[in-house]
Amino acid sequence: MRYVCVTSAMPTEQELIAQRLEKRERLLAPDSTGRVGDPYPPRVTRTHTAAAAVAALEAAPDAAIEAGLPVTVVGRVAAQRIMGRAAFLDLRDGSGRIQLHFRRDALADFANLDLVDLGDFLEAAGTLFRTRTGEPTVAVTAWRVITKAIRPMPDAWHGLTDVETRYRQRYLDLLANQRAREIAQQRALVVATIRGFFAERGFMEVETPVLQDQAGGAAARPFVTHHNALDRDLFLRISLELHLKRLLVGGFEKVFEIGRVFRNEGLSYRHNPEFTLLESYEAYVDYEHVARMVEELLASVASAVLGSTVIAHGEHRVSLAAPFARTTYRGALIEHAGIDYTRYPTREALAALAMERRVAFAPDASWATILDALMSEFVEPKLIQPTFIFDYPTALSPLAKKKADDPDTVERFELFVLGYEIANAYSELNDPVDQRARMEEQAAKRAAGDDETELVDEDFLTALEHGMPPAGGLGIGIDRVVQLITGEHSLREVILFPAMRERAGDPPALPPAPPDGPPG
RNA sequence: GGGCCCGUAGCUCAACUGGCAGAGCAGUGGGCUUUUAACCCAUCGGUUCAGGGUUCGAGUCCCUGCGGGCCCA
Repeated sequence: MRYVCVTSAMPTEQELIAQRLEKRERLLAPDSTGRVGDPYPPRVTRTHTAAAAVAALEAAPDAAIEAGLPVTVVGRVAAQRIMGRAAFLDLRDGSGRIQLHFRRDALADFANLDLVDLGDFLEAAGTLFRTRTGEPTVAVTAWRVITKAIRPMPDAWHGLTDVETRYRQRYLDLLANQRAREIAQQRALVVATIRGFFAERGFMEVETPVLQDQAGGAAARPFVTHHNALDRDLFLRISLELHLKRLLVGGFEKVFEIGRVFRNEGLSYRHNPEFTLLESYEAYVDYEHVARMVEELLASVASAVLGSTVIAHGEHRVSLAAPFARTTYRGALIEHAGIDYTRYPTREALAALAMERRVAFAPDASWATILDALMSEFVEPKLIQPTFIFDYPTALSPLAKKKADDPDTVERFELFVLGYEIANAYSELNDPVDQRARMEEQAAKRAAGDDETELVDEDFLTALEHGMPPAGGLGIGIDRVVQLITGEHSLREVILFPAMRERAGDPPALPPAPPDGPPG
């Protein structure tokens, strides 16, 4: 006997597993008629989903039901109500639920129901009828186990509420909680709608490298990895920007990418080290054009997913109907904090102001970083309804084009909703001389200790030197949009498998396999 | 990075001011042929997150660590 033979009841988790393993063995053994059941068959039969079976019963005239409507359904056992000579099981599949009715006088293998546990998958053939209480039911004439589960399921009634288990074992969350399934489906719909939106406007979807010689396009620390054959360190991308712009140089006029980027920062309900970024670039338009597109995009996503452009978020009702409110970076700081940053042009002056206003910043923070801290403190939390902030300081935006009449300001906007940054867009900088100067300025800051700056990317500069058309570019954090659309407070709720700290896993259910494995 | 809170059976939760670790579901055995959170009887199940300390006695109090949540930065 390979497993502990369990004759007495000993339901610790290990013992519940041992009981189920024993049932698996018994299913594998020849039955009284000499047949051998395989609890993991390679092929199954299904004529109806649960929902289709219910629909078929509802659509059928009484005479047809009387004559017998044959169906074969498959799914997972969600509930068992076993009486002496009859049993009701609820079977759940991707479409819904259907009830199965087993009768001892109709089934030679009725006793094998003893080998079925909650969570097992069954195939059941029979005819449709309604019970006294009107429940659509399959009167089972033949059935078998098609997957034996050897670990117990979460409580069918109370479900699974432990947040940590919900994140670490999301499959259990999805099984137990309707809301978890809804969020995943809404996320899929958000992404599909965005793809459709860009496709409809003639954008081409592309894929650019995740592994890069140097990670640029954003202010963030990258992950480092190693290429063995080249014996060289590579970086995981932190944005999509610099490669998508190369495609504009190459002649494509409208491109976008939806891809995972990686930023080496902490874990929290607002940050996941990998997240999904959308970036789009369109030649021959400016950031004003992009702003109008963003309005249309968010409104169409909300309409597609929710059927409305109004979203309930706690006490707030957010309207994503265009047009969104507009202000400027300088104007917003003046309005919400009474600070005109142009009057604090040096790091020392701005640092003094920040200290006076009790805004924290790192000792080695640059002028731009301190300004950003003031913005985060005084302005961003107030931007509940969608609000565009236009015209950022050049020092904060090394990849954006300067305003013609003001070299200290760039043609850039960010969109804020519920205090969160949702979108970031520029009239893209395409002057290779200016771009080189701005990257060198960033590199100098890095040399001074700031490790969240752009690098001088010679390969990218070479591309720009060949000529990139004037263009409007956009970045949108997809996870944030999903959060906004679903009304979820935590990023971890909208990411199926959020990053978690290491923790000891479940002990294995089985001992290690013996050395005589299956033939290769 | 800082503050607060949480960690008890497979799941959901109790356990007063420090005094024998409990219940429901799931499991096991029995009864029950239209139930549906099926029901009835019986029964099994614990490294109370880990380690240390205080105490006659710790799930409970103290310290450290691990993991998670919330708030702040």
